[in-house]
Amino acid sequence: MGRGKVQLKRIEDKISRQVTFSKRKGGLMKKANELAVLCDVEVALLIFSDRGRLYEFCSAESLEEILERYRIHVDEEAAVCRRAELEKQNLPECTDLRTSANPLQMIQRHLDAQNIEQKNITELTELEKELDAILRQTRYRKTQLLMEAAKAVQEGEKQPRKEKTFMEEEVAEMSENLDNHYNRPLEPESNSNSNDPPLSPLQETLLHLF
Amino acid sequence: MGRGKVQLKRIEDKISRQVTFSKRKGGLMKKANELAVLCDVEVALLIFSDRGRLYEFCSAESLEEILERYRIHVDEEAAVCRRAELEKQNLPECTDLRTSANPLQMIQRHLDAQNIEQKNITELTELEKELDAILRQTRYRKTQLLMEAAKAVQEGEKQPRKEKTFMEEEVAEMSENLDNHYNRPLEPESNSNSNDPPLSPLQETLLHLF
DNA sequence: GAGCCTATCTATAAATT
DNA sequence: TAATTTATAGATAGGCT
Repeated sequence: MGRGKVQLKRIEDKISRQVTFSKRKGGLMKKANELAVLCDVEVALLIFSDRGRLYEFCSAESLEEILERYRIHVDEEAAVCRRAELEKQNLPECTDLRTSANPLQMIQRHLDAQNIEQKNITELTELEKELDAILRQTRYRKTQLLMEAAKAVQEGEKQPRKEKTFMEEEVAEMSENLDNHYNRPLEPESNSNSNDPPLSPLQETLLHLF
Repeated sequence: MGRGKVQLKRIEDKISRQVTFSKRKGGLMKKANELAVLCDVEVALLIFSDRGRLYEFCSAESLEEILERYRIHVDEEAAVCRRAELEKQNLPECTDLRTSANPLQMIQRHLDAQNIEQKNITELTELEKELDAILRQTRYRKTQLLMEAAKAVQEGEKQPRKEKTFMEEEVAEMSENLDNHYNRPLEPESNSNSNDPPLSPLQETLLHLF
């Protein structure tokens, strides 16, 4: 586009590379937003500039939401072949962690084993997979609890006043932490769906969770 | 573009929404690749179609690589305010997990505590953060080990032949697992940098790791 | 659905202020 | 250094196969 045909290779001139980056980044984010809106799909876009600065766009409430969806997607595809793989290797302790009653027991086995510094690559890979699964379950459980708390608060459930207040405080606190965690400043052209109706703080909290 | 000006809202006709999705998805991925190449930056793009199918582009060796970079970026920004937050709440057990000598000890405390089902939201949030940090450390340690193994294999280190063979096997096995894990089929238009010089299996393994 | 066509709209490279 | 302008390359909507 523009005055000359573009060669698909790194722009060597630093200035024009920077200018092109700025322009095309804006264009790409605009297009990503258009795709999301026109076709009603979920889009996430991450860009790290050469100086390590992060620019992001996402069509959902939070990028974490889409990344978690991605992770679940990958998990589901990997789960079958992973389990087959491990059964082939005759490792009977491999169970579906997502349905396990007590995830902390999953870690216990590894605590009984040697220090992490002495583990080999295969063992570390197993540890990694289990930790990842447990982490996801922890997040899921947290969501459930927050949902319950939210429901209780909104419905004015008949419970001791003191307990109810505690839940409200906890939810509000979560909201603050999450804001710090996820809502980093975006580029001006980030198209952050500012025409949506405003959400209640509670809705916001729940939607931002993952 | 095209025969009529486009309105930025969901295309109601299902057929043309699908057609537009297919066309624009290709266009967006092409532009993402152009931005990455021209400006020498890292780009990741995730799209979930309305039927839940995943399409992805990334400029790096693997999407996981960029997602891990994102996670580290978020962590670094959150770390300071998180530690301040926790100190404010007078929780002395909060230390920098990334420099801790033995990450398994981090989990031990939580094992001594109640079952995960009985934890409250705040406790679960703490558990989540620690698991996340431990997971990252596990991955880091695994990378280190792989690097060592790779170096040993490539330099033909003077060590018992048996041990060396074991390492080679382990690295090759990792490579297989990672291929299953990460290299899902992409769209034909995914621009997967096919003009790069081929990597050795070992390089491939290391680059795919995260 | 996947391609091809082409009129038209958009993005943007280079120039300019 | 950033905003604005302009000429042109590129993307794509709608039609057709």
